[in-house]
Order: sequence, then C-alpha cells, then structure tokens
Amino acid sequence: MYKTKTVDLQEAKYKFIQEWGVLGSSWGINRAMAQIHALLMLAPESKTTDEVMEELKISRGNANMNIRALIDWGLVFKEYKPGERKEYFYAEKDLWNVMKQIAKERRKREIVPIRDVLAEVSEAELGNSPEGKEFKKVTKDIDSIISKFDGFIDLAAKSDQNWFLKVLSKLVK
Amino acid sequence: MYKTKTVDLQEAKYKFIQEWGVLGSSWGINRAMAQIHALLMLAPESKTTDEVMEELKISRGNANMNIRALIDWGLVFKEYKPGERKEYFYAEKDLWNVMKQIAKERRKREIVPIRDVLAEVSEAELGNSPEGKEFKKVTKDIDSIISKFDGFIDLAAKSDQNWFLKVLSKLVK
DNA sequence: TTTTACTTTCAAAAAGTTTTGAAAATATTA
DNA sequence: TAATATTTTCAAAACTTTTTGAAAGTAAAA
Repeated sequence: MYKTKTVDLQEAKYKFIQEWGVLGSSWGINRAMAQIHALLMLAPESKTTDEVMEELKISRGNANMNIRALIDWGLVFKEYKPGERKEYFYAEKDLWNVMKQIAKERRKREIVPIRDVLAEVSEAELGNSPEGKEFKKVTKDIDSIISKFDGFIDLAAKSDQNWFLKVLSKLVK
Repeated sequence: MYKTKTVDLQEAKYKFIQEWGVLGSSWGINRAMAQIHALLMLAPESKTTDEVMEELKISRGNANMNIRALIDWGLVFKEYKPGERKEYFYAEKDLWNVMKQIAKERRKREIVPIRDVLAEVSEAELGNSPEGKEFKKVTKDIDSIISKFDGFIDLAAKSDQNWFLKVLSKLVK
C-alpha cells in the first residue's frame, strides 16, 4: 500500500484527537463528541459507527448518541453508499463553517435565554435603593454588550469566511 | 429605610443569578463560581465570605474555593476595611473588562495548548497516503484560523471598549 | 415470511465534578 | 502568651454527566 511512517501519522492523529477532546470539554462539549468530530474531520472518507467505535475505543451506544448529537448541531452528515446497508458519516471540514454553526447553535441555546431573563427583569419594579440602582445599571450594561455580540454573530453567520478574514486582517494589520 | 418592592428586587436578582449560573455551566465554569460572580457584580458594596454563603446558600469551603478561583481569573478583588478583620470581595463590573479577562485566560489555557499540539504534529513525518494528506490539510487549515483568532484576541485585549464597539457597529451597520 | 444486518434506546454502572463541613492553619487582638 | 476570629484545606458525600452493553426496534435481503 502506501509507504508511510504509520506510527507517526497514527501518533499525530491520536494527539490531535485527544487535544480536541480536551478543548471540547472546556467549552461544554463532551469528550466523546469532540473526539468523534476530530476523527471525522481528519478522515479523507466517511466512516461507519463501527469504525468510530473501533478507532476511539468507545461503545456502540456512546458512538451512536454522539454522532446523533453532532448531526443535530449540523457538524456531521449522514451518507448512504450504494449497495451498502451501513450508514456512513462525514464531518464539515471547513473550520469557518464549523465555527459559524457552533455560534448559531450557542446563540439559540444561550444568548436568547439570557436576553429573555434580562428583558423580564428589566420590567420589574426595583425601587431606588442602592441595590436596585446597581442592579439596573449592571443588567442594562450587560444587555447592551450582549445585544451587540448577538448582532455580530448574526451577521457573521450570514457572511462567508473571506469577509471575515478580511475584517480580521484589516483590524490586526 | 428605602421603600422598595423588596420582593421584586430579590426575585429579579435571584433570577439573574440563576441564569448566570446556567450560562456559566455551559461554558465550562461551575455554577457556584458563576453565581458568586453574578452576586458580586450586582452588589453596590463589597461582600464578605459569610454574606456570599448566606445569600447563595452554599458552604464555607465552596464559597472560599470559588472566590479564590475568581480572583485567579482576575474577575474579583480582595479589599480590607479599616478596623475590620474580615476580607471583603468585589467584582469587576465592566462587562468589557470581564470579557477581555476571560478571553486572556482562555487564550492561555486553551489556544496556546492546541497550537502547541498543532505545531508538534506539523513536524511529524506523515507520508503521502490520503490519510496523511488530509491530516496535513485539515490541521494546517485549523492552525491558520486559530492563529488569526489568536491575533484578534491579543489585539482586543490591548484595546478599550470604545474601539471594540466602534468596530462592531461599523461592521453591523 | 424469516433471517440477518444494522440502529436506537435506556437502565445501570462508572467516571467525573462539585459541595460540604469539620479540622488545621493562620492572623489578630488582648 | 493565650484566646479569639478568620481563612484554608481536603477527605468524604452528594450530585451530575458520561459511558456501557444488552435488549428492543427497524429495515433490507433471502
């Protein structure tokens, strides 16, 4: 087949997958989910559940549930191969699209709820005590920044990577 | 004292603190830590460990450890009051500074390690198999985007809120 | 229809994380 | 110095999340 230093590629893959798992956990994404995502991003071809189980040494249930979750997040897709009964899975590989997708989901799951609470709380009758005043000030301030971020994420999600990289380089130069 | 609808302020505070706790957990910050942060952000005056324990109904050990962690993250500060033996704590309230601080810490804890792995892995002898090629492509791509983010965070951390808001509004307008 | 291949579910187990509370350490006052 | 106030530590308990694996479900082939 291919004459490669197999050990090195396997080691490199392993290291990257482990680190992607660590990164995931500190962002509230479970290890298995992050590792499956890394594995599929690195794979030139789509993989079956059995391959994922085998390569990451995880159980069928675990593999199945986390592949579903990744599909749910729009980061992994299902594919059927002609003449094959098994389902194959492949990942979105463009990191820009990955980030856009994550931003969209997190916006829905996190920004929307906190803004709802802020809106609700801004209706409350808080009085004029120092406590009440401080509360108003801080929550108003928080809502103002969050709303700007929200607008930005919304915009970024509609734009392409090129636009974004231009913006970044203009800023950073 | 102050004639306020105490119930409403207390309720509003309670709701906000709870939600900040939920938000924290989905970003890998434990509930107590996020709640203490919220409590101190909303407080017009600095608070003692006992007040934090009392208001959030948590144990001394828990309060102590998480206040330390917040100090470690640069989000909470210690204050001594003349004639008092107790330590008082207050939070950074400017959300821009809070975010800058969090970005700085996360950069150190997360971006630096993943870039280290990417650098290490880019040195490996990967060969010319499809696997090796795909690995190189994907990791190179990831490093390129991460490095741009890294530069941006670094820049943002050195800038003030005004600069940032101007940038955002220019983009969003 | 029955068999076989494959996917999904979910209760129980394992692993991981957070919290408690009491004891030890430290600091301040008398 | 001893007594008191306060903070820190950390082992055990409580809680949460993740993982397993076997059973149930579904779909395709024989």
